[in-house]
Amino acid sequence: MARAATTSDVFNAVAEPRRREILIFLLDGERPVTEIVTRLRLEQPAVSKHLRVLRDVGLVRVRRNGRHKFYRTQAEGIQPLHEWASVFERYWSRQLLRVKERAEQMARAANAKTESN
Amino acid sequence: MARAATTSDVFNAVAEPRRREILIFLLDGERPVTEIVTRLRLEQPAVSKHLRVLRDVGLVRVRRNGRHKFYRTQAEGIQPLHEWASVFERYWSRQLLRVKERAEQMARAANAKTESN
DNA sequence: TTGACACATTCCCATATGGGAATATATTTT
DNA sequence: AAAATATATTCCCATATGGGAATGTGTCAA
Repeated sequence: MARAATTSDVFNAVAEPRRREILIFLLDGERPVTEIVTRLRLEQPAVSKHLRVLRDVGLVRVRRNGRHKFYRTQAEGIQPLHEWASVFERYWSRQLLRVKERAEQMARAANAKTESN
Repeated sequence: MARAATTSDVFNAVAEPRRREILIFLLDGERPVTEIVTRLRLEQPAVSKHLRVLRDVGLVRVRRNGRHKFYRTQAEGIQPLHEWASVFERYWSRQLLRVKERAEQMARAANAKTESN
């Protein structure tokens, strides 16, 4: 078995850096493909392919207007990713707390020593 | 150019479902490789390979004890992913707000109509 | 020293990739 | 209808993958 398809889920779709750029770019409002091409300095076919992947996993929406197609980010699609990452949050904050407490304890110890001198 | 290496960043490392399982499993404390193998029902070489990728991107730490190696999740490594996903949060909550407001407005309208009858 | 055990690495393979070039499709303009 | 514009798809290719099987390496026990 090879690697999972980029369209298999949000995690795989977002693994590609260009697609992450596109998602950020399309976050504030819909944009035609041409604009993505010029702003992100990618080839048009490349952009279309990335948009295809993003569409397949529900991370962008399209609206057609004449010969233009306006894409925009479907932010809700990122939720599974965010929720999964959130599970780890309490663990790293717990770690940060430990580091902080240790630092404070060392500070107190240093203080006490200074005062006793 | 082919797809980016799984070790190129956290996004790529976490694109693989088995690796996500391993990270969750190793979140509550260090475990020897054998335990990962039996609990997640994977072949031992597969687990070692996944752990290698996770180590390379700083998502797990190892401690050796005799012939055992104890792995545990390095939760901080998920931060970049979490922060990136957080950018989208306000957008989908904004969308949810719109949906909610529309629902309430419709409810009020339905109410008014009922009262006028 | 010789096994036995715990892990890691290597080799092979089917598969999916992303880029580039070329081509196809849809729509508007002339 | 023909040309132009906007976007999508197809084909080719170098590359990385994840699984399986086999093998390598390090450590402990007899």
